[in-house]
Amino acid sequence: MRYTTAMVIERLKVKPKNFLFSLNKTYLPDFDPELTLMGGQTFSWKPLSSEGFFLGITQTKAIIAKYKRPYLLWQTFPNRDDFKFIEEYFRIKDDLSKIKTQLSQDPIVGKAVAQTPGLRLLKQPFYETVFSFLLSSNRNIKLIRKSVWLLAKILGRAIKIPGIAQVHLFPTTEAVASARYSQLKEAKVGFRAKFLKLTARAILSARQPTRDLTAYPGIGPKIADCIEVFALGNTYVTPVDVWVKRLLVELYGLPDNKHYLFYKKWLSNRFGYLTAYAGQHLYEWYRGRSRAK
DNA sequence: CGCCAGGGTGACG
DNA sequence: CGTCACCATGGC
Repeated sequence: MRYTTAMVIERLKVKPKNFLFSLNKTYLPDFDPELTLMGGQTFSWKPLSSEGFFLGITQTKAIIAKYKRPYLLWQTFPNRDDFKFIEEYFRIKDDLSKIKTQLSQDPIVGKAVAQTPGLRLLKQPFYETVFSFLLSSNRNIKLIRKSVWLLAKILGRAIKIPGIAQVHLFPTTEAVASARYSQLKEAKVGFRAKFLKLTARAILSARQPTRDLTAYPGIGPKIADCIEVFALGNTYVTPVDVWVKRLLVELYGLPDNKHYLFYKKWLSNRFGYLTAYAGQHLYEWYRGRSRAK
């Protein structure tokens, strides 16, 4: 994917009171942390305090983030100031206003993007995205997030963030592979426990990464697309879950008795390289709207 | 109580 | 190829 718009990325330092570490300050004109971090694309974030701070975990680091328009305030742990990671994770170079302008050629997506300002796509590390979405089958977001944080507490390495209680990182692939079933059950993952262990072992024993993600136990076409978009950065596809299918039937008049590939191809044909952004805005808008009723 | 959730698998015809 | 019961769990 190419970006032709000149991007401005500032790196400044601020130090809020009551914090024992400094924050980096990166120019990011369009970002809503609640929509982006507490929605359906990551389950590894949670609100940290009443002051708008969020805590995120990956297999290797924890992130503190807050949005103060037009800046993203952030810090990484235990290795500080990892700008390369932040730039990739938040897709800082994506020009959201330009993307939204192009997407608004479709009136329905136009309505969606108008009502989900600041929703960005993330590009998350691969393996934790695999495990996160292994937990997603036939469950709602609240429960997925609950299991992720329980897994971290039970299996994840603890690190200390100055001034904040210790934080457990997302479990490593090795930790998932060698976890006891009692530990996985404690994390409320249900029947997905065996998929977690089998997939973790398959990852560790593979000589090279598998191209076909559905080869992993517990990963079918939908979860594979989640990983394609949210970890691999493929913007030409978008996952079709029950909500997306529902809105395609209701708002676009598509038949409701087709298979997964039908809806996926329809979206890709219509939205091209912006399919992932279109799908994510439609999803969060439609889900939020239905939930509010 | 019954239904639903960012589904996948395996058995059966 | 298409259909369908089943999987485990909490929230509503």
